[in-house]
Amino acid sequence: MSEGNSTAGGNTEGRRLAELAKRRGFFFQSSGAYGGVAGFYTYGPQGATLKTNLEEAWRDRFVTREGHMEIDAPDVMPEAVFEASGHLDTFDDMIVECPACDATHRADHLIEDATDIEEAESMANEAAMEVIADHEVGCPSCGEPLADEPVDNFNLMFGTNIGPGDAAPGYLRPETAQGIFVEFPQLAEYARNQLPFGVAQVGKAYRNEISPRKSLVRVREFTQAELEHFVDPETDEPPLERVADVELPLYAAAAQQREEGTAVEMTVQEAVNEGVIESEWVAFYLGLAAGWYDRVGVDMDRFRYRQHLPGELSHYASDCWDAESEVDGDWVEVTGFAYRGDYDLTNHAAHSGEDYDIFKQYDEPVTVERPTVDPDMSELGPTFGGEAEAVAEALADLAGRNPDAFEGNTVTVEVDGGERTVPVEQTGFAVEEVTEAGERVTPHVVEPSFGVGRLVYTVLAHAYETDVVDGEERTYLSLPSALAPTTVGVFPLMDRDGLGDRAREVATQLREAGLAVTYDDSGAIGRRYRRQDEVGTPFCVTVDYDTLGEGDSPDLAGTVTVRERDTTSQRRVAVEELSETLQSLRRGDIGFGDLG
RNA sequence: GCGCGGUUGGUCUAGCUGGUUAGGACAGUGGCCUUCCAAGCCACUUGCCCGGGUUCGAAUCCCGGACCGCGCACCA
Repeated sequence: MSEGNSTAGGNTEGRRLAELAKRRGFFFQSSGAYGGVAGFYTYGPQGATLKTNLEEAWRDRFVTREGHMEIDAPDVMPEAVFEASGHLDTFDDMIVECPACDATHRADHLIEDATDIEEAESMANEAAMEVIADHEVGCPSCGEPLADEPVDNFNLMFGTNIGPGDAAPGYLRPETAQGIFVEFPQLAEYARNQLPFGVAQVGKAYRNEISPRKSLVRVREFTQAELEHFVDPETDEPPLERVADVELPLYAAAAQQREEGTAVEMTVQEAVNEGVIESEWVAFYLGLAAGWYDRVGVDMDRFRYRQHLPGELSHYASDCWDAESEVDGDWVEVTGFAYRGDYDLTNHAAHSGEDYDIFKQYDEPVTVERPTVDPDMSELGPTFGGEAEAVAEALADLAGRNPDAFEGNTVTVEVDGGERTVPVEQTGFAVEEVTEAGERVTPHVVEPSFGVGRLVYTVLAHAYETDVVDGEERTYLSLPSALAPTTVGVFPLMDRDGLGDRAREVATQLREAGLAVTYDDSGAIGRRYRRQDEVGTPFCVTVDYDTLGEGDSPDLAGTVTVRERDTTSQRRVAVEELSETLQSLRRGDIGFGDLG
């Protein structure tokens, strides 16, 4: 395992996959002519189509069939967006370098370990340096004192400038989600202000990872397919009955802390009933997604849902589960399911000053008694001077929380840590009857966030099969028909006697019908089958002498051989029914065994 | 980012105690042959990661860089 090699993936599975991926055009490191760039991959002809097909399958399941909307926001967004989202702070690591051994460490982590300070990340760099010096913090690797070593910032976001000069800093988005949150006011309008509604986006995200690793698993530019499902936290409930009986392999936080290595199978309903999954919305999506993973070719025996440990949770999430697939003995996070609450919308509202909530109209207007204040500022002004405004606000706040406080002759509020007492008659306190047509609700958001590249990697790894056909070892990709880059290979048995011309006609006919077709007349027929096996083409069609009516079986005129990838078994199908039959096979409407 | 190991046609690899026309396998192209699973024959295309240095001479030794793998760190 420690032996080096020139291709990605250290273990057997990863190596063989990387080798096949490069040789057959699924994916390879980009800019290879210039030495390559770490963390950037190009999807070749097969891989780009596979990825597109996977995205299309995602769209079909999580957008179209759920009735959600899809948008396409820019990759570059201004700094203010990431100030609001928290990425400017939390994506920004405080690092300090050891003068002796050159190892880099998180300064905030060192401080938290050495002192009682809990949120060291929010410290200024200079303050962090002082703490390190005062507490004589040493390098965890070699023990060298780190006093006087500069504390620097490393931001995982790629920065750029919008327009000339550096007056308008922008960043490549580190997640596609913000493009949805930022545009929420517009999107709510398109949803006619009716909760719940979902907004999806498939697009690129960028993270300047310190150390990209493991092929497509950790890269600096990657595709996310994200759904932000906005719900009313008070009234909206997921349609749990649709997925109640779906079995989920759940690896809960408690089991991880007990160091039990395996997930436990239980249904969505059981997981909710037993409180294993806290959020019913998250539970719904775990159930919905489980069937989808299976359909796109994830080996469900090498799959689990793992709950985040308490210390692992993101700054915004209350409960989070990852879908993980096993490749080469490692678990790869392919999707994060998070209940983000109203964190994002609230922050964008606060930073932008725009409305990020929804007015929910009642069926019937309701009349409520509402305590109000109307302070007499001509009295409060002279009494409290510059604090008068703050006192007035505190009174309004108190009236809403505790109207009983206004029952005496005076009322006391706290301003700037000091108590201020005001005669009630100066507060203008009253209880008014107000008719309300509805209320404002800040939606909560449920977020399934899929890593498309990691799914492509998983699906390829799980589809990789070998067997023996006629004494020869064979490699094939057992990709689902709907995902395979090519649906059908068309061959003449040999390229002579008009077989090639007839085969080319068949290929054209299938292409016209909308199928992805590869035509191949090079080398022996077996070789051509193997070529298609290696890129996962589910079906091959061969034109032979019988097709032309020149073979031993005149009744087979006008028919071709259709051969199935995984079993290598063959059936005869009439040319005029061929495109229809292959379409049905691709959709899964019929199985290969259903053919005559 | 640190440490260790590595990088040879499209792919996998031999060579790496300095002097080879850099070898093989697979793949690919053209041709012959071939009536359904990588057959055979002929011919051909394609390579020492990049930049310095040492040397009469470097794929081979030294230095720097890029990239890959593993470990550590990192992974809101």
